[in-house]
Amino acid sequence: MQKNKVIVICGPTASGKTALSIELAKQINGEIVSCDSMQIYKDMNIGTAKPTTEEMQGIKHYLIGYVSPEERYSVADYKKDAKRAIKEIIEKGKMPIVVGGTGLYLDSLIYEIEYQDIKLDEAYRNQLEKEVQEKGLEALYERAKMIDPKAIEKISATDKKRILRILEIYHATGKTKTEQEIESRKKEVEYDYKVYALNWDREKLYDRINKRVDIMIEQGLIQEVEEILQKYQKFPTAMQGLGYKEVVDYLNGIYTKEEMVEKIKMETRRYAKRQLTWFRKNKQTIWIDAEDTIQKNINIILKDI
RNA sequence: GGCUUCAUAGCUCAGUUGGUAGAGCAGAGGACUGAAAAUCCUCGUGUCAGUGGUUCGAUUCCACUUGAAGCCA
Repeated sequence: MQKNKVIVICGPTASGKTALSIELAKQINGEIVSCDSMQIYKDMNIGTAKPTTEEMQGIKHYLIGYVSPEERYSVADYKKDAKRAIKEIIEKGKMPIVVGGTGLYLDSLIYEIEYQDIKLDEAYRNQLEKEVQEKGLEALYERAKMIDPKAIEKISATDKKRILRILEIYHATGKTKTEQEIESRKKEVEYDYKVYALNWDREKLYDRINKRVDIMIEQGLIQEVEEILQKYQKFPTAMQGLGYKEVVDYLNGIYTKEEMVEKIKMETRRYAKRQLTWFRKNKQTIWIDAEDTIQKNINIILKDI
């Protein structure tokens, strides 16, 4: 049996994914599944550049603004939610279009990575964090090396996040990260993903990013952050969002307004660069020139479906 | 107009008691399996402002030129 096709449009931030995907959806009777680790949150609109209702032009979007910023969300949640959305769209007889810039989330779909049904052990993570404070990261690095020498080969001794993760996986499952990763890729990929990435001349992309940050400030990003801080008490992951943490620092008097704006622009440019590195790794990705017209790029995609 | 100081990487600046130079930031490349807009790794040749002089050798010393800042008229 032939697999159902799923269109994927990825690319760095500010590359024009939204406009292209909505126009494509209109032409092929599609619906959109967002692939963005920050647009999932409620009330975080300006800073995440969520498409507005007007921009959506009646095209249904899934996985946008449906999680409270107080909740912890991860790639495992995303995989589950996205698969459900894709299935729903196909059952309606429409074409699913996955759109976004979060490479880790995207890989969970296109490589059909399976995550065990376990929850993050908050207490254990806190304990590990405490140990880092007391004994230093070195000690945990050595312990992780004993447990999973192969996984440790791939990371640096200063990469705290990944060192802790090796320990957490072992603690929760009794398996090593290496074993876990082998098991996670046993399942056959369910859909025929057609992956397109938008490409820009670097200077032009950076220019777009800088301008977009200015627009976000004009649209009231600072006020949006103030409102979120009032409405919610804790932010296990949401406050990692670009533009949010910097505004918080500004509100706390760490930066002047100008410094904050420059910082957001710089960090967003770096983020775009990391996204490009990520997307370049996947050799089946078809790169399309974002400087061409939307219709020209849609025609390229239409040839494949 | 006179005097003083400065001119070195995209930016801010070290430095070379004369043997053609190095930090921070910016930037580039990469990694990435439950925080990922996160986290982490690697990468520094540039007419040392210009022209001439001294010297085996000048970015370094000297003169002049240009530009910038300050002080005095």
